[in-house]
Amino acid sequence: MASINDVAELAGVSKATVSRVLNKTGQIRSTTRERVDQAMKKLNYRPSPLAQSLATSSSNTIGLVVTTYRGHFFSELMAEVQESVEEQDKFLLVSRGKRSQACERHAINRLKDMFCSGLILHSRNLYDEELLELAQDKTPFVLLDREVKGLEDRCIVYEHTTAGRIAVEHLIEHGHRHIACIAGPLHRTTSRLRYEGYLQALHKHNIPVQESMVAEADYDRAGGYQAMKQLLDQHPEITAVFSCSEEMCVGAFDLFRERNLSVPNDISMVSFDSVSMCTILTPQVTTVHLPIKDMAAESARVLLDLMNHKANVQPKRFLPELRTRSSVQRV
Amino acid sequence: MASINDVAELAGVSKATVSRVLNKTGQIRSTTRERVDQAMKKLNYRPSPLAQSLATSSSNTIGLVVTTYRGHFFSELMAEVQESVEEQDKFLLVSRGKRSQACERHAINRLKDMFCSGLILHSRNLYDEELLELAQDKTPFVLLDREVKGLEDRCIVYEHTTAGRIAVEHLIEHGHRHIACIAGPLHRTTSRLRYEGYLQALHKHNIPVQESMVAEADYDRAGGYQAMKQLLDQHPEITAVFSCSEEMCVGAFDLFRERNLSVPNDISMVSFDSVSMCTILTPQVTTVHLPIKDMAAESARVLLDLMNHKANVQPKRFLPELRTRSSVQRV
DNA sequence: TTGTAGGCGTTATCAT
DNA sequence: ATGATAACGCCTACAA
Repeated sequence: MASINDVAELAGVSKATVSRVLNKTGQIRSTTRERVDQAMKKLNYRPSPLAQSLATSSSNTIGLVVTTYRGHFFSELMAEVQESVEEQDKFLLVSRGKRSQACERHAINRLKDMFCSGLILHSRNLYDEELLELAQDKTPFVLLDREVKGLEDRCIVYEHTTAGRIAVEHLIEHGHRHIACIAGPLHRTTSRLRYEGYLQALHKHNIPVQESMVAEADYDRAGGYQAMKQLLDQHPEITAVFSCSEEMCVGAFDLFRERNLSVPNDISMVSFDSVSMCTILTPQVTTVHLPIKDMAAESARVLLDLMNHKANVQPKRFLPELRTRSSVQRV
Repeated sequence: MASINDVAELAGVSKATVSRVLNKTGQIRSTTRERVDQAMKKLNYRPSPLAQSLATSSSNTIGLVVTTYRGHFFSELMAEVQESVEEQDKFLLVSRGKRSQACERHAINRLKDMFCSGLILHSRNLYDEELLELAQDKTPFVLLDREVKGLEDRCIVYEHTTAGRIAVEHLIEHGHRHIACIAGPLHRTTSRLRYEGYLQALHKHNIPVQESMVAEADYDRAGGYQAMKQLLDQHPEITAVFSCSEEMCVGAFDLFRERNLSVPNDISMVSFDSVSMCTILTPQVTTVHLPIKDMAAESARVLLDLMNHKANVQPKRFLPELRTRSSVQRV
């Protein structure tokens, strides 16, 4: 790879001059600029982003940390962020934090050490305190789908609890009393919030809560299938189910198919969704929608504003929305 | 951020020594090592990967370039690569090439310039020659789902044409003669190959090919819906459809639902798939499977072998496999 | 308008 | 066993 020295030599100037034409800084005679440009072209020169970053403690790169690549949810998230970031001529680097604190920290540090000029974090494992600490550094960041007090201007939040409540109340309004819940891993905040919504709805309508009407699964199809099986075996009286993710909903339907159970005749269903997977099912299922695309776009917007030191970047709060389809029947 | 100098100073040694304990190179008195370790801990020192790369022209990073983040296909691909790469304690950086040559080249160059020690490319836009040229550089890379002659040892290939042929022959064997094709963008190689398979099957069985029985779409759900509509409006005699992607298949089903058409009674369907989206549909649809997970894992394996200069890394060739389900009826 | 030189945080080669 | 010191490729005062 040709370096700035090679270019300087070929053009018969100093590397300072080359650097100047590269960064369009200072005044340069047009004839020299010409010569330098020629040389760069001839040598197929590309400045080393590494050296540049090292020298300037900066880069035109933005980092995105997700918890997993798996699932349609994250594709949408990444795609949207990429597009937003691209518009600003920034380069997006994405990395994964996995399910452990250590990995998440590692990914973030790595990106910071590469002088990413901003970070978008879908962080699930780091504690609030660590995030608060991170906010002391100069690298700006936003938190996607997470609420940390003290960092309100960097949090893109969605009201999971409200969402859960709305979903379950919809079922209740249709006369259901035996409502099961397929929950995500309850040690995760968002899962727990959705579950809280379920509880709130039941309480509000004086329906007793039974712990065995709740089954935890890992947000995936297989888990949804297992959870549904367990639920149904234990509680044949169930008339409705609230699923906390679309994949789990698909899994539940796998069981319905197997047992020849009909939705909504035998059982009603409301599910969370964010990428319309629930509309592939037959019948299409009623959902509370989590607008991941919009949230991703908003996170990019907020980050960019933060980076440009715009004042008052108040992130928008995202509210749940019920999308009524054909999976709920009055009982 | 504390630098190696700070550590050296605090420990009362030279930075050369710090570097040595960092890289476990050379001999160091255990007491000094101790002091250095203490200092590093105390300062919360992290070596700068940038400076390291600049100094060594290397890094423990692997780059992955995909054409888009959108779609379940790519999630699986990325997730799988991440896991394979992680096992080798490498850090994975992923970037996107978009749909233009320029973007793809940009992403690759960027990653190369960051001294990624290896690259996995899902390249669709670069010409063979450019790839051949790229192979001259020292950064090793593999090509995922692409075949370039001269680079056989770096290509993870899938037989798209065979796959298409198998799918369509399955339909033919069930008595179908009026078989439509929902194709991907035909300027893209893999789309074209699948389409070739369709043609081969028809020719082989002496079924005349009608151009208007083929509709192009952009591999997505909306496109599949539109294509199916156009096809059906123009050719009511169609009894079977071959879809070149699962998303498009879902789109076709959207139309079926709208028109109250029943699969497989009114129409039979065979589709490509790679992430089992076709099993969410009712009825579950028969598919030719593209094992993207396995291919991704294989690409990581081959790359790692390449990087370790293992001889004879002959990549495995992936063959299509028909997964019979309930969407095809004898006519 | 252009060149010189020091610095960014490492590694690596010589010395000692 | 450890310390100087010159790279690595670039930027940026400061000089000229």
